[in-house]
Amino acid sequence: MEGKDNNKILRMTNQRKIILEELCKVFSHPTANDVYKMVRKKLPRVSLGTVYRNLELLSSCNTIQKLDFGEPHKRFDGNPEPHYHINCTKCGRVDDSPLPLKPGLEEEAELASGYQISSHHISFSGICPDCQTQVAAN
Amino acid sequence: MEGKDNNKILRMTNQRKIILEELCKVFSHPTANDVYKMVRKKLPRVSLGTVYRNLELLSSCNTIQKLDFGEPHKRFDGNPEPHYHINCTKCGRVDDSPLPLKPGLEEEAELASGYQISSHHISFSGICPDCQTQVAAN
DNA sequence: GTATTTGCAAATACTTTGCAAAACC
DNA sequence: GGTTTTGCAAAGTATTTGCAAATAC
Repeated sequence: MEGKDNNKILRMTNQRKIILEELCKVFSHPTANDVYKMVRKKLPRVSLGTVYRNLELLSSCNTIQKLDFGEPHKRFDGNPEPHYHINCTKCGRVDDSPLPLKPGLEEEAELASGYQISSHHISFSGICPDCQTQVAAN
Repeated sequence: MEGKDNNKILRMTNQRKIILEELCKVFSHPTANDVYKMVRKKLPRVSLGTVYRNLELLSSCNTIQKLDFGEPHKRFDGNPEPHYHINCTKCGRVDDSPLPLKPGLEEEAELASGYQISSHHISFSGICPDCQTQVAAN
């Protein structure tokens, strides 16, 4: 369930480097296919399979994060630090939530549940500032 | 993004009733395929497509909840009330979190982000009590 | 030199959909 | 009776995988 194959030596190939660079440049939490399109501008012959394999590998060694918002596709975040997210139900956009982490929640949940908690995540849904002004304009 | 086709009249078919009954009986947050297996014991000729269609329909009118834990398949919860979840990284089991709701978080996030927040969810990951004793036994 | 990584294409896993027949109100 | 729903099978979408050639260290 956590990182696997951590014993395998990771080589820094050009593909892997550019996938990581491109992902870290943006704050839009792109899907694998979005990353593929970004990387193809630098490496036209890269394959979608390579992008998937590298995003998976990089997230399993905690260099990036794999996110899930109930959409059919996963999203990726170049920032490996835990933080919360917020997504717009109108346009689908995903932003970082400016809320600070609530580490106390884990202790509270651990006591109440008997689980040994290792992580938690909070996601908010709502309407983003841009979509709010659009609705007002209609 | 929210319930759709709310104008359509919903008929209470035998299939729909049994799907809902079976889902409400359990607290295991089953996948569509799990529900299919449960329902087939009562209705051997039911189809997987019907199960998917009804789970989708019932969740879009907030009779049940559709959940997502980053696994390749969605899970369903017969309890439509908002509550948090906790999942075991060893055995994959999903439980309700006994933590009370934190409605203050939404206001905090709304002020900080400029989003008009409509909902939030917290999920915890860790090792469940059963798996903890198993690890100790090894 | 040798193990990892790549590109390609085929396979997989889960879910959705088209359609004619059946069921509901 | 007219619309919704079903079972079936086929299609769709996102992702993963097998393999021989290429690459990194």
